[in-house]
Amino acid sequence: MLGDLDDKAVPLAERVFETLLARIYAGELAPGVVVNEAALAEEFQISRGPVREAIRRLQGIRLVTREPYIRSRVLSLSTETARELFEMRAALEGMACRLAASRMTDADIEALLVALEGERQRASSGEQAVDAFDFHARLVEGCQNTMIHAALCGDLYHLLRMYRRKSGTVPERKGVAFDEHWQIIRALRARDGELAESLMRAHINRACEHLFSQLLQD
Amino acid sequence: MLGDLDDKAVPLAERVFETLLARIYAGELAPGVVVNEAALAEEFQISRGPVREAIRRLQGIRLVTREPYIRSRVLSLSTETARELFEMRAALEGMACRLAASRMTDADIEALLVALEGERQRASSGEQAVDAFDFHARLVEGCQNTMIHAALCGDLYHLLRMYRRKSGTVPERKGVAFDEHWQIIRALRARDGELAESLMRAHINRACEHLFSQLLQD
DNA sequence: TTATTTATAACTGTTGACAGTTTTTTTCGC
DNA sequence: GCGAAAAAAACTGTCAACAGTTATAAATAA
Repeated sequence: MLGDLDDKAVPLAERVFETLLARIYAGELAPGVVVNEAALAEEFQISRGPVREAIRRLQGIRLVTREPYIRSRVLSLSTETARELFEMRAALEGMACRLAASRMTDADIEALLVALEGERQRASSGEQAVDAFDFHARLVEGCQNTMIHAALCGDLYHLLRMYRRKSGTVPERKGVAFDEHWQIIRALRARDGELAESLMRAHINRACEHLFSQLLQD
Repeated sequence: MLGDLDDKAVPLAERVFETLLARIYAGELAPGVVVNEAALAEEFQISRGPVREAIRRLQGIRLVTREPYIRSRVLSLSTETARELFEMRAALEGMACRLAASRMTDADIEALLVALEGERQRASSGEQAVDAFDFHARLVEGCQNTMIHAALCGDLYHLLRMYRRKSGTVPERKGVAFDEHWQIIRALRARDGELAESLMRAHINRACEHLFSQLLQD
């Protein structure tokens, strides 16, 4: 139940954190549900300490709300928060793109292009395959800024996944996304950071609008 | 020693967190110094639990390093990290500016202008007064994005303060900063988000270069 | 002396019990 | 019944002791 590695070296709190994160992703811990220290401790057959610590980490990355003495709950997703999330992504991924345009090596860019082409073929041949985030992740790595990378692939990505889950599985925007990704790569090859940034922003804005159209169907 | 409020309602961990943060700011807990749970617990005359929790929060916002079973240390400041910090600020404050240009009310903008003018006069009349961050903080509030606000005024600001401390007290860039701030406000009044964003980015870049010139004197 | 091994000390991880606060249930008056 | 006050339950905050790991000091051999 708890990632039954006997790795004594991996603290319990760490494993509990991963487990709870997975449950939130899986929807078992749905938005708004209370997170109970004692109950989880008993379920995992451990003391409350590590559980408490894991919950505090979740609170740290804003996936769980908190006020002293008040039961914690999994973050409930408002459209307002979604708007903020996408604005922040636009800012950070846009900058990441701009920086990547001057910092990625030619080889890195070619590799990205090859990976994108491979994914397009896999998608058209029916395989569901990995989701499109891989493109974004590789781009963000290319910007050589570990703070921006940590923010986007950490906190913000956790949130994004929750919204994706809420609005049903990844919908049919793949074809369009491929084109937009392709355009961004072209800007990178031209070493045009300005253009790459604005393309990425536009790309994210469209993804945002798409998510909203899904969300508002409820 | 521990913010001697008898507020039973404020958990110990919270107060310890604030205290440690203040010590890091004050330089008592200098970069690279080990943070010892047991020693702090004894000093504060409390058990290790709350201290541990506070340290974990500091680790969460990257002010303290961590690996299992290895003593934690206050983050040591590299010029590399400083570069990343300013790149991230440029991305987020730039976007905040752009959003603020369309979201702040006329009254908000006028109030900001008045505050800036007041600060200019106070500065010229000799008072050291509050530091220039107030301008940035009010602008970020104006963007109506609590996530961006939390990032800039939380984690990133903590880091920025550590670097400011390292490079000595705020040096003589005030005059220039006023002009740059003034220009940004003009862009806001014109509701020109594009311009406001690029002005803010330039402003931050100059501040970055200035900090570097201070840092490299060592 | 210097390097390596062994033993000691110091620190982090974990636990179970107790104290304080909040939420829920029960009781009481109307 | 219905709403307010009181009691009980459930949960979070705090503590002190123990277990496991890492760092430091002592001891040994070259």
